Amino acid sequence: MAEQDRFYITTAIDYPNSRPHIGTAFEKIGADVQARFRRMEGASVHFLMGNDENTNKVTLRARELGLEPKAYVDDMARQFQEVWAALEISNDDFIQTSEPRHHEGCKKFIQAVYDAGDIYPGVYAGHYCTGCESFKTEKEVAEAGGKCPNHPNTPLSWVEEENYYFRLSAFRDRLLAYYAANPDFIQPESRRNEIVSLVEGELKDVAISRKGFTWGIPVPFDETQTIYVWFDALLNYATAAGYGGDEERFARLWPADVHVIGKDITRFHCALWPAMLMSAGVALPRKVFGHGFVYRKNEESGEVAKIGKSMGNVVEPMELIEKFSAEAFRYYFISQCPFGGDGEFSFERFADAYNSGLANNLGNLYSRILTMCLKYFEGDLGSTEGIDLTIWRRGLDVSALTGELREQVGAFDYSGAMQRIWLEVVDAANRYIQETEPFKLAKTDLEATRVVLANVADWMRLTAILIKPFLPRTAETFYRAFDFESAQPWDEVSYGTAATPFSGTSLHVTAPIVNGKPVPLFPKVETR
RNA sequence: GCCGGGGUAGCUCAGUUGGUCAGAGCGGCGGUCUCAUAAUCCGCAGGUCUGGGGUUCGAGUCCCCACCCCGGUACCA
Repeated sequence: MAEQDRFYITTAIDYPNSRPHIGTAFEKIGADVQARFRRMEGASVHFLMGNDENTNKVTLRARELGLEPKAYVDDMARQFQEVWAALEISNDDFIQTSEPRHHEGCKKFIQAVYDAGDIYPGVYAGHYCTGCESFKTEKEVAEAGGKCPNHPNTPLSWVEEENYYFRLSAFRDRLLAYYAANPDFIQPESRRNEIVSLVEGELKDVAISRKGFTWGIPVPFDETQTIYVWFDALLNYATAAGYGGDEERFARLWPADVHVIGKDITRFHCALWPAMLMSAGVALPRKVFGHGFVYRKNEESGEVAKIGKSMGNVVEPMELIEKFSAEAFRYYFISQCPFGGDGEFSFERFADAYNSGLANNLGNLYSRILTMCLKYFEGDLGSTEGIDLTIWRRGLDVSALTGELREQVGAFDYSGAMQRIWLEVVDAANRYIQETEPFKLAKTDLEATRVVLANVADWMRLTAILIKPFLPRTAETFYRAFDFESAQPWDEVSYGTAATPFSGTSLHVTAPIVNGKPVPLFPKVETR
């Protein structure tokens, strides 16, 4: 396979301490859109997600529930994947870091770094909480007022322990050179600036192992230690691709084209991770995209806050999926929350966006078009011969538009792309119908009506293709509303050829019809 | 403290190198149509572009000062 045809994309792996909330889902959807888009562009996409299980919190939580750690993480992994499946996330693989393939790869990797001379024994000192059985960061302790945030009644102790350090400081110049040579490595720009100035400052070596744990990955050159979470967590991208187990697969997939992560962990991905790879002699990923966060806006107080268990403002994806739909969920976060920046969620905003964007525009348009086709032509528009299917576009240059949308989507500007599709394409169809008035034409000139409806049918084809990466279900429903597949299979559509009108010889309504009417795609909801 | 990003219509935000840049969407108000999910379409927003000073023929758009908000400031996936 040609190098430019493959595309390996990953998301951050999640702590299975609690079920995923809408913020976690935001990241997966953002990565999923990219994966779906690249597939449409003809790339052989490999899309990885997973859970980060080698943390001490897992053992504590499992103990609370009376479970073995492995049984606990397996059950959580199942729950996470249920949510991802419900959201139509199209990942090809899901790694649990408790899996043997990950353990083996990690051991091989850390040994390689050790052999390269970048690991040395040292002493780690910090605030230790016996409740958590782990060290607390200065920041955590400071924010909790000198206590452990999870165990405020358990006094912290200052503990020093012997463990292993990674010589991160030695990679400063090489990292800066890499950033300079690859200006797009860190996206968006603001994140890049942060990292560059951070690394330009001072890089300290980091402790990469802990003593006295049984859950986790043993350090191969010192079995009394386990590999510390980040070092191990970052490696999932490589081990899932076959590092240390399936070298043929690894050679085929690596390096990753983009790591999609939260802005809070860009440092690990942009400094520590590349340094680790340099040390082990493994190629570096091509890009790291640090997306923004979704904040929760309280309907009553209007206050905006970070989403978290301790805030008591967690919203689970399933709640919205059941109340609306998975497509509605995707629509909201993709169109209303700029991926590179932060977004805001409230039930009110969600419902407003749903009603205006999906029910009143896209969904209603679907209904009115199909109804007219059924009413005036019994669903059979007949031959398309001699009909210009681009009349509806008028001033709209679809080729130019799709070209620009490709740029936007490829650069993760989803909300911008969605806005353009709605403003320039969806609105154009409503206006076209309004101006040509096929519902009046049908009384006097059936042939003219047929031309108009064939045009809006082709609008439906185009729209289906444009929204395919974002709203895969709706897109397919649109495409299958008419027999567009007679000209081009759904699996083969792309932005590159979307501007070319339907090339089939006839058009028929093939959408599901109940009681003589099309099924409403997005039933309107009451807001207050 | 230091570094970085911001403060534009009720809300969410666009506004390239200074001169139709005072805009879009949503909400609201008025009107139209009837194919449609009381949807669509058309018209209406007169906001000191946070405040003050400066550069300029001319500044949300550049400079300075002030106030406010948000990130980062390393062992927080």
